[in-house]
Amino acid sequence: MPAVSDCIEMLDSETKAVETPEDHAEELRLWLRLLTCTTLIEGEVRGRLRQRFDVTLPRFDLMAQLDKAPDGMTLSDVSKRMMVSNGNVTGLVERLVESGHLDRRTSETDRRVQVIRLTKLGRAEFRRMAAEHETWIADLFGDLTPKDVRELMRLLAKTKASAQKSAAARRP
Amino acid sequence: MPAVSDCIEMLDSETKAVETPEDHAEELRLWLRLLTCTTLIEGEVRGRLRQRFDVTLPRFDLMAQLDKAPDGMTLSDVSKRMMVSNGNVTGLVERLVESGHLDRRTSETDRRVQVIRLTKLGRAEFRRMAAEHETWIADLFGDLTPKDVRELMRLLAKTKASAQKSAAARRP
DNA sequence: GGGAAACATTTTAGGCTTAAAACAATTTGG
DNA sequence: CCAAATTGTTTTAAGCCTAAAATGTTTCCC
Repeated sequence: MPAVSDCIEMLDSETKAVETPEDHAEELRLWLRLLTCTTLIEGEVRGRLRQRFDVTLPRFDLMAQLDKAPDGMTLSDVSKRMMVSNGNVTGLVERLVESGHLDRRTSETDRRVQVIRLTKLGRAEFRRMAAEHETWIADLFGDLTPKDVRELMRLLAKTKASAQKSAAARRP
Repeated sequence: MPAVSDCIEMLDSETKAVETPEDHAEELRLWLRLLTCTTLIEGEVRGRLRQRFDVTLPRFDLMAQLDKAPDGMTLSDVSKRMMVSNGNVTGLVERLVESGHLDRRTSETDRRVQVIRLTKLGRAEFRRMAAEHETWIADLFGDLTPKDVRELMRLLAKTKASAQKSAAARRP
């Protein structure tokens, strides 16, 4: 685990002992701020979805994935895209099939695989919600200039790449 | 709710009808990217905390709040700081008192209020975890330059303010 | 062909989370 | 003073979420 050793200043050949551990307070603050922003916005969106459409955020997110895939997706695909566990998806899908928003069938070519799609009802309801959802997001980010948005996109892309690299280094 | 009407171009007095709805795809993409970054890092931290210290992320977060408050905090304070529901904190505290990490007592001046503190054990364990946690964060954000970090801090501060304003406008 | 490995999903056990209702204590404004 | 509003916490019901084990299916490869 290289992170721990990186945390100590290099030895200065013969003369000097170990330096004080490096200060990572800035990164820590950045992480907390990132988390705050996400939690804030997520909570707001969750509340509006519930009040306005009586739907939960995870259900909305799952339908959003399926809306982009007219031919359906496998549960694994959904799980990877949503970055949640497999078992989580199983439960979500169960409830959405129950409520008539999703259609689920076993793949004809591979009987391990379950393919899910939005039903007509599911798609219609999702589109209705998504249109309003988009205005909420626009409003929540409303004080950012187009330049701010571009710059944030760039820096978050870099952040994502950095985190993925660091995460991958731990699981080879 | 001003967001919905803002989504439509203003009427051009007599001559023109309603324009096409504004395109907020950029903000939507930004939101998804923000969410991806947070989920990615959060999942990584959660897994490392569990593997390395057999502790859950919410427990770590709660202890982190208390570590900054030597005189303890009320449950409400914790709830606000962590941006989670009151009932959630009740349960978390229950388990952490049970495991000996937290001390909880009723305020002497206001019998509604519960004040919680880290125990000696709780503080010691938290400090040990926090030191390592900081290196994980530094590693996850490792590819960002100091300038990137500053710039992200600035833009996320702006984002937070924007979202808070938008959220406040909905609940007066 | 057939056993081992890989894969997709479900199940299990436990914990987290929320919104809303209920309860208890304090503060406020007539 | 005292009823009403407010505040702090807990309870409730339902759903979300994870990690790990279990199950069923397919692929690999000898």
